[in-house]
Amino acid sequence: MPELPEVEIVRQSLEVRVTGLKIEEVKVLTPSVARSGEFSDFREILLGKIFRAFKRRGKYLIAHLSEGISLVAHLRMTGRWVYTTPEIPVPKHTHIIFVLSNGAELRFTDIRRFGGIDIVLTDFLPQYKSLTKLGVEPLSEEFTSEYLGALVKNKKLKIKALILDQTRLAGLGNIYADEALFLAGVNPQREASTLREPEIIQLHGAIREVLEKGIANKGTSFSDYVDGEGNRGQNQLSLNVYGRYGEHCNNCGTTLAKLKIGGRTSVYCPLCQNPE
DNA sequence: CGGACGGCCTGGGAGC
DNA sequence: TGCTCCCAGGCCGTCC
Repeated sequence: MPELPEVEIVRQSLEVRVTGLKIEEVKVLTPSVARSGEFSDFREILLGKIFRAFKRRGKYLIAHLSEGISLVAHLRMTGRWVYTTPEIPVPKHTHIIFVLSNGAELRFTDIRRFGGIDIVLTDFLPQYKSLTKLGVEPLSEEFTSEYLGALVKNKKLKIKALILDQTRLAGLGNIYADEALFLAGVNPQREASTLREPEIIQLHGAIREVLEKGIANKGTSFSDYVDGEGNRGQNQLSLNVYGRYGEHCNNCGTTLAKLKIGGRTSVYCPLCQNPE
């Protein structure tokens, strides 16, 4: 499932491959995924536009086009943006194909159709609802341990739920949240307000570390994720807890446990991540 | 108003 | 072998 590192890797590959190319044709195979908003026709508004830049905010991928038009996309669980050539067969569940001026194609595929592409005026992006609600970028300078300390202060909700909340911290999903908590030695069901200062400092460092490592490893391809050129990442090979329920802790050998927090499975080490 | 929870959606795996 | 059921979880809308 694409989280901050995966979206960042896709962004980087599209930036290299697609920037400067013109949209010669748009094939909308699944109209519900191509959301034109206030514009009447998805295809028509995009014809002839040029990809100028690829940005990321949290888990959102944002493409700036010429003439003040932007695309806002979210990969959700199974979304893929792949730059490829027309000779490569179009995979099942492909919803939108951009035919580019160099003859290549940019395809949006999403098995579960949770994701989609919105057309937004570039000037309107700062007010665009799904983006304005997002919290701090965890890899920005703004996100300090003091900032995390302020986030957890007086919060009764569980620390796992807090770091997954995109309005507080934008970019962590279930994989990197579990990994960061393990690395920090913090139990996922701890009430946020009970974290002591050393734990806050540990968790802050761990969040940045797991995200940076995820990017360095070109993303986690646990199930569906591939980068902008269809390649799998390597980070799944270095996960400590996610997807390892019942296996042994890499640190102490204890059998890893799991529980549900906010509807999501959390895997953790009952010894290294003490509930106190 | 913060937090919990169901709905969206399909493929894969477990169980029978 | 093939059927059914459940699980995976990011975000949004609804409800308390």
